[in-house]
Amino acid sequence: MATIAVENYLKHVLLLSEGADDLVPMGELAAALDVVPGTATTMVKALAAEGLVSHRPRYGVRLTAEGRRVALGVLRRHRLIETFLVEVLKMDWTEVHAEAELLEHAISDAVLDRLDALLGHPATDPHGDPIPTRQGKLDSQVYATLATCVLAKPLRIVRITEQSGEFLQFAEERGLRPGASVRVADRNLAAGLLTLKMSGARTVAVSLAAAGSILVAPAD
Amino acid sequence: MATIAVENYLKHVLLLSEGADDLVPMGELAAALDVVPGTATTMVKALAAEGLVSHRPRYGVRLTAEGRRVALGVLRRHRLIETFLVEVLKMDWTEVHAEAELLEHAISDAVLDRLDALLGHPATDPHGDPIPTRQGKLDSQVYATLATCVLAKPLRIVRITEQSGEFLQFAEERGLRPGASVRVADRNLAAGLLTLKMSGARTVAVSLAAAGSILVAPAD
DNA sequence: GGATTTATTTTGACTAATCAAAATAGCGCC
DNA sequence: GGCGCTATTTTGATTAGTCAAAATAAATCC
Ligand SMILES: [Mn+2]
Ligand SMILES: [Mn+2]
Ligand SMILES: [Mn+2]
Ligand SMILES: [Mn+2]
Repeated sequence: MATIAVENYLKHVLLLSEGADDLVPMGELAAALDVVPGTATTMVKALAAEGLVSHRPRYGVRLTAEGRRVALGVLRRHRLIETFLVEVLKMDWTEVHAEAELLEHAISDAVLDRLDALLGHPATDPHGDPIPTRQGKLDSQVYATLATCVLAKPLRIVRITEQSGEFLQFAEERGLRPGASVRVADRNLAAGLLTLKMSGARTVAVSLAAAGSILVAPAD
Repeated sequence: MATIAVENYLKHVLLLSEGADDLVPMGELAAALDVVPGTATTMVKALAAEGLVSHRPRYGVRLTAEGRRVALGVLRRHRLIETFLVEVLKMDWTEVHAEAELLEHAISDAVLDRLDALLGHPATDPHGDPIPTRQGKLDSQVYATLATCVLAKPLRIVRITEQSGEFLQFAEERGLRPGASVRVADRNLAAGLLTLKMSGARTVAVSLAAAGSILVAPAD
């Protein structure tokens, strides 16, 4: 059985290799897991011996097919649990990530299937993150971000990729949540600042960094 | 923070000291936790150093006030989770114990409070086991068992103390679940066998050992 | 009361996961 | 083409939890 630590390593390798299906550098993995780099190296070598990742020393890690299978399972649990906490227990979508971080390692397939059915087999979690299917399919649709999208056109927020509670509260207070309508009125690269128009003519200022973690699609 | 192992040790000391508030012998604790006796000794000495139990070497363990507080928290989580799994997710009451065994260590107070409210602050779990309150009160009402109660009188099953899935399925198949009506038609100590009359004149045979883990109250 | 049985404790060893700090290997730079 | 910066790996040590097997204490039995 995969231990909690193993599950966390695999999940983070998966998350860090999103988009760039390149090797994940050790330093990034260590930072994501909040361990020192040496610890990550040791662990990754063990995972490689188990056949869960392949390790190019000095360059980085990548999931094997088996490692990816395990990681997708963890991610599915994580995101279904977040959805449950918001939809059924009515918790705040800005605070459920930390809860799911622990529960994702404790919930069985039997319970997960019931949860999934109760929620009506949702495709995304409260942050707009796609939920892997039971068969291990993960929607990898690419969206523009507020940092890269066209100006002035009406858009819909589809996903917020940053997970930290403070960030999400900042976003929530400004109406920046999945499903919300938004328009980029101005984007000043030099100043690193964007001006957004929300529904109801509300004006909101966000940093370029923040804008990069807010994914949008054309409002149709 | 208490680790998962620490929480399990404390919870089992609590369960094994139910009724007899005597010392819990090491052997019993080790067996309940499925570890060798030496492991239990080592761990108990560490818990004693933390002030969570008091250890009389060669005689047994007892919870301190602080250890009891922690143990009651774990037990509350366990029993509320079982109730949730049955009431909300419609799982079988004979299989939820194993699920709760893991989840009890992963759920936060914030989530637990929501669950408790959703369930309407239940007093007992699906097995009839009392749920400790948030303030740490545990109902300790003493009931007769089918092994010790009066013969012939109409009774109501209030609680089944044995947790194993096989046992509970055996009970379920015979209608022996909390709330059910029952009468002890015959009890033969020498043969170790009881004959029960269930509602609808159904006759059921159970061993004396099984009868001892089925608690009853007069039907009123 | 001494020998035997049984429960408990001790000892020595192991695994998983981690950190601090020293060693090393790529890489860009002049 | 060597020098130094930076990321990574190695080394040595630590903590939590466990087991196997030897040692010991308590209870039991003539
Ligand atoms: Mn996690
Ligand atoms: Mn999410
Ligand atoms: Mn447990
Ligand atoms: Mn129960």
